[in-house]
Amino acid sequence: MVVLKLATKWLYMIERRDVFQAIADPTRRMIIQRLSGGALNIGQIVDDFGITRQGIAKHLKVLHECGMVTLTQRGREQMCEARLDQLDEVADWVNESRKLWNQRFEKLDKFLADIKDSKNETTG
Amino acid sequence: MVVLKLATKWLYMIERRDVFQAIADPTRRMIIQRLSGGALNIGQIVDDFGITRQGIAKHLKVLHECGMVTLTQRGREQMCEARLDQLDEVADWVNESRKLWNQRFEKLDKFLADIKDSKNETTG
DNA sequence: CATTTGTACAACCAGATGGTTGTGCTTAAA
DNA sequence: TTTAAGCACAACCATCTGGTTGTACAAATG
Repeated sequence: MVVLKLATKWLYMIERRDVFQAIADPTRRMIIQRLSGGALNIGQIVDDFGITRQGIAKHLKVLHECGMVTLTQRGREQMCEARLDQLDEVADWVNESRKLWNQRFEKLDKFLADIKDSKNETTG
Repeated sequence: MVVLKLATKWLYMIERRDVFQAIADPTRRMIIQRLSGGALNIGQIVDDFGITRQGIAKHLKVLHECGMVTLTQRGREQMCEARLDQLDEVADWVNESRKLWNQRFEKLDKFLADIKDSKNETTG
C-alpha cells in the first residue's frame, strides 16, 4: 500500500496486481513478446524456457490477473493470447513523466531569463 | 536469471537491477514523477509520503542503481535528480511488442486470404 | 480399454522486497 | 559551543516472489 500526504489529508492507495509489476520480470516480458506473434498453449511456451511448466503457469497467472493475457480452453489445451492494450498504462506514464521533465527545463529557462532581466535592470 | 532455449543452445541471461524493476513499485513511480518537476533533497521527498526517511532512501538507492536518479552532495543535503532517458528502454519494449502484435494481424489476414484463394481454385 | 498429453492445485523453499528501529556522524544554525 | 537538521549504515522483520516437487484429473490417442 502507498500512503500519500496531500494538503490536509492522507491518501491511501491500495495496491493490486498491475501492469508495471507484470512486466517487471524478464521472463514475463519474453512471454508477452512470444505471445505477441500469436496465441500459444502453455506447453509451447514452456519449450522456450529453462523452467518447469508450473513456473510458466505462475507467470501466466500474473499476466492474466492484470489483463495482459486471455486464456481460452480448446479441448484439453489452454490457449494463451496477449492483450497489449493494457500497455497503454505504461506508455502513458512514461509520456507523462517526460512531459513534466520538459516543463522543468521551460521553468529553468524562464528562471534564467528572469535573472538576466534583473541584471540588465541593475547594470543598465 | 532467465534461461532461454535457442535452436541448439541455451542462452543464460544474468539479471541485474533494471528500469522495469525500478518502475514496478508505485512509490518509486511517484518519486520519479515528483523529481521530474525538479531536483529535491531526501527530506522534501519524504514529506510527501507516509513512510520513513530510510524507506525513501532505499527506494532512491534502487532508482540510483539503475541510473534513473543522480545524487549530488550539496552541503549536508543530498540532492536527487531524475534521469528520464533511461525510460527509453521501457518505451522501446512497448513499441516492439506492439509491432509484433500488428504483424500478427497481417499474418492472419494473409492466412485468410490464402484460404479464400484455395477455395476459389477448387470451386472455380 | 490403457496410455499419453495437457493441465491444475497444493505444499514447500530460498532469496528478494519494502518497510521498520536504532545508532552515529557531519553540517548548519542558535 | 550547544543544538538541530540531514543523512548513512546496520540489523531486523513480515510478506512477496520465482521457482521447485508431488499428486491428481480430464481429454486425445493407440
